[in-house]
Amino acid sequence: MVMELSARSRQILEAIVEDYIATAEPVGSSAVARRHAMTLSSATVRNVMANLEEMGLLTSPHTSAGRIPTEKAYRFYVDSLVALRQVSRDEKRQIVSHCRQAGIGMSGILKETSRTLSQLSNYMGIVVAPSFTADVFRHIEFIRIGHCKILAILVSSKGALQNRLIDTDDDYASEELIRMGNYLNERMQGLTITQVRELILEEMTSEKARYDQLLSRALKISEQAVRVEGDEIFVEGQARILDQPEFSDAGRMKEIYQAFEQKGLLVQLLSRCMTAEGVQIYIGSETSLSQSAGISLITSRFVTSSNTIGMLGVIGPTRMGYSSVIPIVDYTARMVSKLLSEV
Amino acid sequence: MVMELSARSRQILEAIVEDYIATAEPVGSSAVARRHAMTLSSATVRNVMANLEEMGLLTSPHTSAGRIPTEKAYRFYVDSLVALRQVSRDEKRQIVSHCRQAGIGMSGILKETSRTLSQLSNYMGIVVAPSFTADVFRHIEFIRIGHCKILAILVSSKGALQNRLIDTDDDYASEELIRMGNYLNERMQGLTITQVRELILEEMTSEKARYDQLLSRALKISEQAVRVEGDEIFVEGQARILDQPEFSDAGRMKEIYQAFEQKGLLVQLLSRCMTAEGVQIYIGSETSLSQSAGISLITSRFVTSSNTIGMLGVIGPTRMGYSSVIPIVDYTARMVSKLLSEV
DNA sequence: GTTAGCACTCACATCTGACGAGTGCTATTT
DNA sequence: AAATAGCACTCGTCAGATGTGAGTGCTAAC
Repeated sequence: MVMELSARSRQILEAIVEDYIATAEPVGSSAVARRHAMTLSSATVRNVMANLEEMGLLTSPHTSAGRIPTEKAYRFYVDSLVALRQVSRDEKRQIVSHCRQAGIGMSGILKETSRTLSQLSNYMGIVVAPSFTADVFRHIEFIRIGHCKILAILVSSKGALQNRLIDTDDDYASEELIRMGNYLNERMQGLTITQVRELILEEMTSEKARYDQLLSRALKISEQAVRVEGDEIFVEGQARILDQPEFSDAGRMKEIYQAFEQKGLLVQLLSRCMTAEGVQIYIGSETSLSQSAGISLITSRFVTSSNTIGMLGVIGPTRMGYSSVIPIVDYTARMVSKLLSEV
Repeated sequence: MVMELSARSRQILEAIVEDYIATAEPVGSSAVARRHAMTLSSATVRNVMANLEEMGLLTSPHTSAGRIPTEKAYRFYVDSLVALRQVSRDEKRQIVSHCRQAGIGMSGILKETSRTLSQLSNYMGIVVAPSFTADVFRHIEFIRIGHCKILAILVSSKGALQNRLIDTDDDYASEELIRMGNYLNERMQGLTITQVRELILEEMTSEKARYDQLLSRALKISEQAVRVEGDEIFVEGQARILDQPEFSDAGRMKEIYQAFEQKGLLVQLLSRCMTAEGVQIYIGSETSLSQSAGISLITSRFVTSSNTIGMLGVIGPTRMGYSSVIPIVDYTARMVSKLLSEV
């Protein structure tokens, strides 16, 4: 939406948003005039503020209080006003060193990342590990590694792989396993992992499988191999939400916590952002969390060496320090991508 | 501690504890007399209550309020008064069916269990997956499964195993891997997994490893193989804490959440309970959580098919529904043990 | 030993009025 | 015409005053 606002109005709006972000108190006309050393009197500011209110950018909680920004105002602020801070040397150091100290496993790195995000932003850090259920199936292989023990290796078209140790009831000969692999590799070409799984489940109940013992056993093992564990998701710093004065009352908070306990909800929320590159910002109702009143979300995606995509970001109040959090999220996403592609 | 209390005093104490658990309000003498249909007047009850207060079992928040039980009273209640409820048919059904629907992986089962615990108790459910770092090392084996890809299988004396796929810089021949395995199996006999890891790290920096390239490479791979991921811990139902009126103020709650965010703290807390069998109960300061004011913990341990031990339980306010939660925790631990030993 | 009665305490809710931050309007200045 | 000073008005907040009632401890009677 294009806003035609005079330079002065924009400046005042910016001042109000930033003041409110800093203090969480409705800001009055004189505060703006004073704190921003403008050459304007409070009365003038008042007139401008009345305008802004009319345009839906400000509201007053009651007649004799200052004004607070609406979601629309935050949107406008983020889109055209905010002066992004640089990520400080120290913050960069923290991001990188925390990642490194986590050791190898991707889980470790991501977990540490969510903690870092939370620490640097003072809000809630969140990271969703890449999942490859949507990737296209490329190759599966079964390797016998002991009595009744099979290793299944599943490769996606993007090169991501998942391996799984399977205990079976019977012992399988290596040749049989190879035949099984060939069968699957032929049949499942071009499907996504999710589709492969569905197809296998379907065939397991089919007529043919009921009479073909070999097939039936093969399917049973394959099913285990393509079973994908639920999306890994790391949330850190939930307690920091309690620092925010707007959530200091118990009822509000409970809503929010309950919402977040459904991690599925978060995944859903974040996977929406997967498609776009760069930092994405969702303000208040834009998050489409039902209980979202007053919640904002800043995310960016990262990529792994195998080109799978994950999301990381920060959840905080609408009244969030956008100018510093946006660059942090951006930088962190870049660093995580870099780090994961090195592995 | 042996308490000599008349039957009447015990009855009254029980009534007070249960009333307080139900209402979270200080209970007065008349409430006891009325609600428990005793043949006593409130005045008599008052005398008894005065006694109980003297013995350190009750306190009054202020002169003209009812009385509330002290930790000591809860302890006494749990030890000798509480009438444990039966686990209802429906609850049993829920526990079992939730476990089963979670599918195979242990993680899945345990996660679902923590959720069930939370649902049934209406407090916070918590499960710590068994870790085998304390187990004794028995056997390690490296299998080459592809170019620069090795599968390491680590077996503990209790039969628990961990497998890990390792990407290496160089390609290793199968014979070399076998030699490496033999070397380790010989040297590490009788040590715990933790000790094995320490020994390997130590040797990596030793003189010998610096000049013996083969050894150095072997150690590097072994180190990855015995690296154990942090204890898995599942916490569910954190939001339910907010239901408890005693935590409805923001400051209290923040403390608690911050305490729980250090999952390490929880692990430490729970691993203390590992040694004893059966249901363990920690009331208030007995939990030795510094911020524990008003927190109680009911846990029990469970065992897997490989004899490793995990913990599960419920965290709630001291003012917890012991009579129903204790049996639930007990039953759940039994069921999880049974389920995991079937796998 | 039990109970009724009574004076006493104290948290809590409700009311009140003073205060002040902030507004909108209007008349005045630039 | 835009900016400002002045002023009356609104309304939330805070502090003190007051009443209410639940609950107690004590004493005297049963």
